Amino acid sequence: MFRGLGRLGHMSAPPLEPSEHRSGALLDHLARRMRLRAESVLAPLGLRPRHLVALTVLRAGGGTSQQALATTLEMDSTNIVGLLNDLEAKQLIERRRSPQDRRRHVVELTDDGAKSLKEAECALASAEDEVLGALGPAERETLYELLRRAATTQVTCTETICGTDTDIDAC
Amino acid sequence: MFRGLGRLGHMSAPPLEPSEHRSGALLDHLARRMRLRAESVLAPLGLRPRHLVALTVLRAGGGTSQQALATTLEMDSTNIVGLLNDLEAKQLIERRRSPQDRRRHVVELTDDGAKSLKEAECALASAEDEVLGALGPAERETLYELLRRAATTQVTCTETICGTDTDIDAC
DNA sequence: TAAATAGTTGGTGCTTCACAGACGATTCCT
DNA sequence: AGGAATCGTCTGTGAAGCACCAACTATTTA
Repeated sequence: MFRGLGRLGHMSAPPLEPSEHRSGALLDHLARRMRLRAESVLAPLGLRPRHLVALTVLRAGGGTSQQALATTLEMDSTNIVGLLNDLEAKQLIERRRSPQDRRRHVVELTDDGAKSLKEAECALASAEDEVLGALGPAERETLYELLRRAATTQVTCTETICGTDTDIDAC
Repeated sequence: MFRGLGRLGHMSAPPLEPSEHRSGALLDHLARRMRLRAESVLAPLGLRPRHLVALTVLRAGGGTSQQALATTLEMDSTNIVGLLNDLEAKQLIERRRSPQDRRRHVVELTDDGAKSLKEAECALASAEDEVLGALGPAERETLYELLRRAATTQVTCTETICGTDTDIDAC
């Protein structure tokens, strides 16, 4: 049943005052509302929300290998292939063989990809207006910055040993 | 193809400096990462992320009808039934006939439900630590507050006329 | 040379979900 | 009172996402 996700200890932040405010459900809810609208808006561009996520990660992370992508997106490698096929067919990304390790494909955003991503984001403005309507411009920027920082944090634990499974059920 | 979602004008915020930062993709990405962990954590409790979302909305919104729930969750009414059946079977919610309109079911969180929700949120702490590891406690609280405000904004447009369909494709 | 790794392909099965159709109960309109 | 609309429920259907498995090639590493 369990998905075998590496439980990473994250001992950097000692549990000082663990506020009971969990944003998980809210995150889920808002993401759903956003995705519903994004699908409609993105359909004319031949893109799906998932593609946008991949492109966004690609833009932020630069050229990465496919399995690195699979790690950060937390998707199965086999499903990454199809996703990248879509994007490559539209020439939004490029797969180059890595000179260092010719087994690797270095995935990179093309100029078209960057442009297309920008267009898509522009098209998403109205969707975001609906979902984040309660927030002012400055607040949205704050939200964006927080999300960006949380999202671009590498899950470095994938390769490390990470044997600290001290279950903290104190709460 | 289109989902018939009421485009709400939101003319309160004039387009002053529409930052090109779209949080849609980031929201999606983080929600996915969170949900993957939440499923594992919530499984022992017999709950799924969707249930948590419903419970959270219920706690925030008090007793609402099922179709009101369907509106705020933006789910099909028929699927709401099954969702509520699950929660009612666990006695986390209660369906009472509305005295005003006996067709309506007033859905309310039970004490067990509130308790269970709290437990679940507690169990999600570790998951949130992994996903939001890059953010400090204060930042997480800020994030929570922003998400909460965005999420609890009623989509009042459902019933109103909302005839302002001035498509803003300036961008 | 043998083993491990990166990517690809194809296939299977589970789960979610929107949507449609039908039904009983209830309310609203005239 | 009679008819239409609404709320909730049940059932089924079909599409899509996704994890997982197995096999294969190309390449690197021990």
